[in-house]
Amino acid sequence: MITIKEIADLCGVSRGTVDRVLNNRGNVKSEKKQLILKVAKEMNYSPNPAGKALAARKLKPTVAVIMPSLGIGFFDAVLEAMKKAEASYYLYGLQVEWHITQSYDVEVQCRQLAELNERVTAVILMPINHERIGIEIKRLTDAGVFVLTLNNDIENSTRACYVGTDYFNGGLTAGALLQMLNRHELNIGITLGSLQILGHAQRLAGFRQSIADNAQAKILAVTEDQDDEILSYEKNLAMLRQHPEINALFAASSGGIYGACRAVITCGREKDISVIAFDTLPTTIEMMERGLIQATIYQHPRRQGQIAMQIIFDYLVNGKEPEKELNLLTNEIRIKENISATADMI
Amino acid sequence: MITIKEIADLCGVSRGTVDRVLNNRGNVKSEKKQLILKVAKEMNYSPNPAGKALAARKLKPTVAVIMPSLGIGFFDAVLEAMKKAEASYYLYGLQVEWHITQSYDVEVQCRQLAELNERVTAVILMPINHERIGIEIKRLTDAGVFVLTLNNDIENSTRACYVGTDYFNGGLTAGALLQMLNRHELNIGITLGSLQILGHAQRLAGFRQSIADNAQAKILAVTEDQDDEILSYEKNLAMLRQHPEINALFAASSGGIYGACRAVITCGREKDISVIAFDTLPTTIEMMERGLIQATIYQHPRRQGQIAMQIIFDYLVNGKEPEKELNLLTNEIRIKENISATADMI
DNA sequence: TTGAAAGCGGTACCAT
DNA sequence: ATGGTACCGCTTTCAA
Repeated sequence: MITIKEIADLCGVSRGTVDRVLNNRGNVKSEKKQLILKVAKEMNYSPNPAGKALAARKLKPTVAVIMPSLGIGFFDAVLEAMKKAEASYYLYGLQVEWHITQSYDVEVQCRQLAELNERVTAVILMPINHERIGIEIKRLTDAGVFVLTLNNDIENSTRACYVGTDYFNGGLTAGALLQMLNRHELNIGITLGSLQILGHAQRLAGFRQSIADNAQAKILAVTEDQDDEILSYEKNLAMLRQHPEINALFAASSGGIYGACRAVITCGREKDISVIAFDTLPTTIEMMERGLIQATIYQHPRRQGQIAMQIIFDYLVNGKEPEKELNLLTNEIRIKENISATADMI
Repeated sequence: MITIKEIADLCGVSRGTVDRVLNNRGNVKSEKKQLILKVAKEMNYSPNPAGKALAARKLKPTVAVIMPSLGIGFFDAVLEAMKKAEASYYLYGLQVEWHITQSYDVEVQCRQLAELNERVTAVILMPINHERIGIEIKRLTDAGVFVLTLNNDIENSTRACYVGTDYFNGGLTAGALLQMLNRHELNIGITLGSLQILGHAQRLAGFRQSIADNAQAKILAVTEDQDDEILSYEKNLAMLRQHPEINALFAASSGGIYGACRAVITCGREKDISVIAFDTLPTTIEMMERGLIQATIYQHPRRQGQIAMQIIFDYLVNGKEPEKELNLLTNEIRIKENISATADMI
């Protein structure tokens, strides 16, 4: 555990000079610089995060959280974990600006990114997958802002890192599980939020791959429910009536699972349709207890929020670069026996 | 974000006095004490962890890790995560003393606990469930040492907290899953490490409960394999030969799963026996790819190690009491599609 | 180009 | 019983 002071002593210079070299602030004679760098490397210097954190207070490090997800159950859990992290990081002087909106609207998100307070040095963003958002991200990163995408990524952007799940794998896992649980002919109906949402499209692709080699399984219809329970209810009702031979439902939506289940019940098909869903909203758990949903894919919502905040904290307060660009959480399988809401609080 | 200095100014005393009050070091006149406590409460004072961490360096906070688990695959992952945490906490001056042994021996563990360096202020312990260990823990906690039990708990002890899984629920989940995946008559063989290990006994109890209401399912034999692959191979071979009607295997052992699978293969029963296992050792994954193991229960080994170290760090370095006494991780279900070793590194 | 010093929040020790 | 001060490691500012 070598410190800046020790390096300074070893090199016969002052702490200020060492600091200037290690943080590339210039104004140091080249030979001193080389010596300092050499010693620092040899001694395996790594700054003490506590010292950094204490000094960082004066800079009022600020992160903006931008999420177009107000009221969607899954994201409420993500947000809750982030708020909890905020409280503990508050003691270090980390400031959080919340921009939580309901609209999944490119225009709105562009404006949010464009109008950021200039004290903001980091952004946690659930991005809309659109070229214009990519341009705004580029502008921010060029200005030195640390941008982290959460839950959904955006293609070809300059963001520093991503925290979320592998959606393709989520679909693949759900599909494999559906077939393991139902070893008979499968006539599948699918409901998902929107194919415009990158993650949902990837889920569908993963699911398709999982049934590709199974001659007994086929997809009869795909419904887009816009993550809206009421719309989901209506559209799934229509789908089930149009395809009475459906005996399995892949509910890959973020906000339309309950509506889809209610549609199954309304049709009187509760006993002969198997449902695989995503996430563990209270209504989803209710439908699992009832036996309608066989299993659900858990995506660690709280952990997603927690990891995102921690990466920002480490970067802004402790001056630590993120270890990985892609922080992918595992898609877990939950049945009613291992839903365990309390354990997920960790 | 009020500080000690600000409280001191508000109360017209020095920082030292405030510090004495807030940390119960005595030697403060009662009226001043009351005033300081009142102001601290009103201003919602909470110490800055960075300041604490910086000051804690001088005390050389030291934790001892005692685990009788050398060479058991599952615990290697726990240890690996702890070593990684050690590296990052090292920068704060946290010292870790490792006591990793192979013997699951009460005598050895008692001696390890009795002979701890007196600079050790915290212990992470994978305890043997024996009265004598409880007595040693009591002695340590009385002396002010923070004791955390990891992966297995010990009954009626004075340890500060536990990090691990709910074994009963693990058995329950495994049992429910086995029945969901195999909707026919189930003649079940069970292999587990030892009924002397609290967790394994609890797993079995959970499993029994899961099949209690299923007239089609019954347990034909329970084998204790001592978490040893070779012994497991031999004993499972004997079990399978004695009970040729076994068509499902509950492999609840920590170190005998591969041996049990090999026994199934040797018997030529690979096609007609379904196996549910625990953890994701390389050999277990191999048997999943092969189709012999249908699913496995994942117990977050890395996360267990990580959380244990973090609780110790927060306590010793940041002076933060643990939030919860029981830190239970969820039993996750993994099939070959969502094994994803890389994601679990987070 | 460089050094010296103050300050971030908390703790510990010495002097009174 | 209380205040003052030095120190933990790092950053920043000011003076030279």
